[in-house]
Amino acid sequence: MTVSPSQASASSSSLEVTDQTAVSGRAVTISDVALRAGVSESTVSRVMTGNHRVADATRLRVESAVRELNYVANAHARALAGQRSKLVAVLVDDITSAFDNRIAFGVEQQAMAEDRLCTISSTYADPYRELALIEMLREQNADAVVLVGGVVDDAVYRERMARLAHLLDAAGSRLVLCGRPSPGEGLPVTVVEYDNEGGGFALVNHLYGLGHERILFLGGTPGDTTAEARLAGHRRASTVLGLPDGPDLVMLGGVSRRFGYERIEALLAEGRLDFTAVHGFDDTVAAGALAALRDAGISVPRDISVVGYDDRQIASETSTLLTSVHIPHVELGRTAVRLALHRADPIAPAEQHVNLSTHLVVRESAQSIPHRPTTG
Amino acid sequence: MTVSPSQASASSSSLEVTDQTAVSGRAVTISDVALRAGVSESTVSRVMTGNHRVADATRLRVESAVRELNYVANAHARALAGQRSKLVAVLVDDITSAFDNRIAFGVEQQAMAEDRLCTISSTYADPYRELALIEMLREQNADAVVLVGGVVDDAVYRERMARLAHLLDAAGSRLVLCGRPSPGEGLPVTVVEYDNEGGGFALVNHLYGLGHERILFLGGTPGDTTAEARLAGHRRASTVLGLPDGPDLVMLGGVSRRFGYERIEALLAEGRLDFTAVHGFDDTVAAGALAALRDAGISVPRDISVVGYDDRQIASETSTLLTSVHIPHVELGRTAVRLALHRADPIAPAEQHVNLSTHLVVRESAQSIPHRPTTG
DNA sequence: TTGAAAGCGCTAACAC
DNA sequence: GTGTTAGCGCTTTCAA
Repeated sequence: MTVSPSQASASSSSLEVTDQTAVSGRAVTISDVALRAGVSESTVSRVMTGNHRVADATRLRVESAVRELNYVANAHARALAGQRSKLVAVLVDDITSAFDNRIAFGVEQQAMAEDRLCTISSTYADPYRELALIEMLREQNADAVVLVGGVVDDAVYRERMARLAHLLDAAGSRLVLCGRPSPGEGLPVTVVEYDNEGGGFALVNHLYGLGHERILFLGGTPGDTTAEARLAGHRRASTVLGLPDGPDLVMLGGVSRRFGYERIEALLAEGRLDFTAVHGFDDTVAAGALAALRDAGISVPRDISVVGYDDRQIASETSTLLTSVHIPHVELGRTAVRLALHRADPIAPAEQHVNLSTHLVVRESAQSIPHRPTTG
Repeated sequence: MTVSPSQASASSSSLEVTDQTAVSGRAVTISDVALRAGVSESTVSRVMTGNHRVADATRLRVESAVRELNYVANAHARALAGQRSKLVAVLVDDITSAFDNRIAFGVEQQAMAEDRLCTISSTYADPYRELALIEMLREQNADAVVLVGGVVDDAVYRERMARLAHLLDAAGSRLVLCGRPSPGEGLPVTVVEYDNEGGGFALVNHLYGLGHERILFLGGTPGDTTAEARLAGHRRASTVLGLPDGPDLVMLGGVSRRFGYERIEALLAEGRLDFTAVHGFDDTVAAGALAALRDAGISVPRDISVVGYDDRQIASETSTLLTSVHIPHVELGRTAVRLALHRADPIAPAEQHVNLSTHLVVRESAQSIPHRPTTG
């Protein structure tokens, strides 16, 4: 069994305080180790990388020198001399969002499993900031750069991604798009999506099975691929099942709890309660809707059913537990890294594409309707 | 005005698709740029770093060559040749926790402002994982390594941190402890704390002002510095104000919503409702307590008051808005980076120490008690 | 199995 | 102002 250098040093250096560490200032280098072990630098290098045969006795001498000096290889020198950089990067809109940080968590887990360092950065959905970050990552020769989250899929997006893909490819990095669409065929890019369309379909189908026919789709950013896909699933189900569909049953425009609350509040104020179920864009919007209904004295799920999307923590903490669609966030992140790092031929710029499935999680917030709510 | 290289390249390379990028494979190097601009590598280097005078005409030639070739400096070569690494790292227990990711967010913001890349990693409070990560960061010559979150402050902790401080110092990195105590005097370490003791005091004082005397402290990990400090503030206030205090009014043992819920549920089942207010270790525990009381038909704040700590998102989303203590999470993260990067003398291993203040945020969940709740 | 030597891409004296 | 030269710490041929 070969063991990577940092694994070796991590496990060999115990947590006890037993150092003969170098004094503050100049760091310990490979030549210090070579000197102490009485071998050449090449031999130390061979022991550290573990990719060459070294006599057992020699190896042991080197290993103790490493331990005694607290030596770690300089990652920059190593990267410069041709090795890869051991760095995986993930760019999210906002690390404090639950959606983003679950995916980042998966990326980080897999990066760690593959003995890579992981950098997580927020772009605030600002293309200039995104580009600035990618420049830095290009400088670092990151192994993989994972971009997370829905986008508006237009020509500008496709061209920007195509350009990034080539730029990163030239620097030896792999671009991974996670939860966003492929920018086109034949690019050196890895795409990991999850099934928004299918989830949207499943929710409507579930509500239909409970007897609902007029279902309000609430929330989402117009044009955003995530919102569009969930809505597309909603619409396909409506068509297949013969449910009414129309502009009055679709309200896009926001993704916040507040948006959900205020829209429902407004509808109630206008007396436009001509639906029996709310299909929230995500759990956050659904939670807002839930609160608005509760505050108006309308019982969920007795009078109105509500469903969400994401299966976030919040779905199991609302007063009425939320029926939702589970997204395999962590698995998305892990898959992104796994695919990017293990391409059949790391040189050939082949495209990779997977679409992870989602599934319905039935809780309390959607039930059959024994009677229509009293609206007036 | 001098502009750093990555700022320069970020702003100069537009978002349009106008590349004559190198083909997949060998990356563009400084000598390619030098060749194209008809100057020496040194001159290109001077333009890139901006720390030497270069004739305007020459600079312009170099800049266009850079743009045309999509050149970015290799960070490893640069770091190796003596520059710092432009990398700031933050290690948290769990990036999906709201507490951790708010602080990480601050670290990231400040790192970006200082033109540094930021890596965020989770340790799951595992010392071995922490050490393994620090080894990797040592390899990377990170400018700063920020450790976040409460710990058990014992001899083992102090020795471990002292060792890390020296190890990182020797590699030219700065260790920053954020929200955890100093491991001792004279170490090359930066400590950024926030006032847990004061916050604990303020909450009890606030409840006292509302007429509460028997206040239950609920939640927290025994031995953890964060829990100990909040409890210490609670106790100091009790002493100063002459309130009852005793083992039956302190229940440590968990930090989850579930813990808060189940303990209150159990107390109710046993009929031990001999307090008028619950001082939650944090908002999560308080939210659990709130839910348990609500489910038992006890009104908050009419019958019982509840307060939390952290001023997390959840505090303003519970059915009864939570009175809490605001922690300046983002500011903590920013301060950590700012201090670490701007030491008076980056060579001298002086200790730095600040303690950011917290403040009370009064919402609805604590009110005066007109009457005792009916327990039987 | 080991050592010597070249070079990765860049910066920083040092000359001119 | 600009070019030349010598490394930074490591890996990796190529010999021995």
